[in-house]
Amino acid sequence: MSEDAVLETAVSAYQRTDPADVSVNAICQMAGISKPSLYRAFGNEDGLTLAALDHYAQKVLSDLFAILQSNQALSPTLDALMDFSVEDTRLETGCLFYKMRAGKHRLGPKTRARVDEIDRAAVEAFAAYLEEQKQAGAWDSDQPTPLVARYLMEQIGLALTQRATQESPAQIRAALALALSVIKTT
Amino acid sequence: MSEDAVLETAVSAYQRTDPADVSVNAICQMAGISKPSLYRAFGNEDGLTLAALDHYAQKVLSDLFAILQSNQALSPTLDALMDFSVEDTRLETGCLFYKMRAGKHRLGPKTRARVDEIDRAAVEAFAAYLEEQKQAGAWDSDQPTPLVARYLMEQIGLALTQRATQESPAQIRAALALALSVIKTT
DNA sequence: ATGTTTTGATACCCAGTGGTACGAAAACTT
DNA sequence: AAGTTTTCGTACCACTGGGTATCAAAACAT
Repeated sequence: MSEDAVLETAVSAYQRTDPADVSVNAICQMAGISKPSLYRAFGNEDGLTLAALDHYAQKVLSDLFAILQSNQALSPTLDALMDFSVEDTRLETGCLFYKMRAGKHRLGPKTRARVDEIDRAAVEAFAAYLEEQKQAGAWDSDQPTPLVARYLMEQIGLALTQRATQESPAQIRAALALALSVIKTT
Repeated sequence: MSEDAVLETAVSAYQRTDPADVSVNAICQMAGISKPSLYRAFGNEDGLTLAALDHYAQKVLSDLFAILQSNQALSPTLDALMDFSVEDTRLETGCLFYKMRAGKHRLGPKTRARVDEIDRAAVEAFAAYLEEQKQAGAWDSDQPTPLVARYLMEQIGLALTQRATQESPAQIRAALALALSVIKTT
């Protein structure tokens, strides 16, 4: 059983419910490997959740960052973010990153540190994008850029959290559109 | 040891971290009572969390409903909601209701049902208030009232969740103000 | 083919969970 | 004051959590 296959299983299970609700035992069973094998590969639970988060980040989160780095205009970018948040089938049961962040105190130290790292990187990416639009004259606001960056991140997080509760995509989209409507094109 | 004192202890503990992270054992220890006493009073853990939620609802949540039922104009009402969410010291470590709702799947059936009940009642209260303002001509919107009611509730929930992470009140307030600014007076 | 090293799985350890049996103490009744 | 009933607390149960010791089997090198 390859390490990646185990991570695939772990990510899927973590994401389906919540990382805190999936035991190491359960993952071993689902992945069809023994507990010592898992511990030899990942050290401890913290190592496993960390590896799962990294796996998830480069498989899913990277697509989110790509939207920002493609540097489109404001309005199509917000649309793309909304489409991604509301439609992407990989987020049908919520986002592993936001779930981990919500239950941060339950994570091991290494995973918790990585969550913080990703959080910082994300808000930084949003801020960088917004700053660029501001320079280009495509956006201005009386609000400080970092605040709006955080705001954007939290609103997307809210939408993804709602997806985890099986709320109707239409309603999620409508609420998110309302929230993002405060970020207006000039 | 009176039942109310135990509930006070339980609510405080549940709210300081998260209901799922406080064991019945811990509550007995904190309240200085034995486990059988607690089980005699509340039946099981579900009964305890339910009683704690009810206690909390009539002690804290009622103040939130009162803001809506006082039927002030839109702008002072939104201000009052913001003040309550961001300043009230009883919400320094977040709101028990929103925390329970976030971890709904971990609750017992009775408590979960009550969470849903409160959720329905709250969104209903928001909707009723907004509808009243609409009739009075003090608010109109191209968005359906229920959507805006949900939106309001979720934004307040977001702010309260952020308070639980010890984020700076100033930033929480700024973000919440931004979110609520889409609800404009006519 | 033999000796070595890595991989596998069974079976276990300990702490903590929700929940209870049962005997001791207190409270109330009469 | 005696007897009954209710309360209390110790000590326990079954189970699950993360984590490991041990030993067989397979992979590898020589």
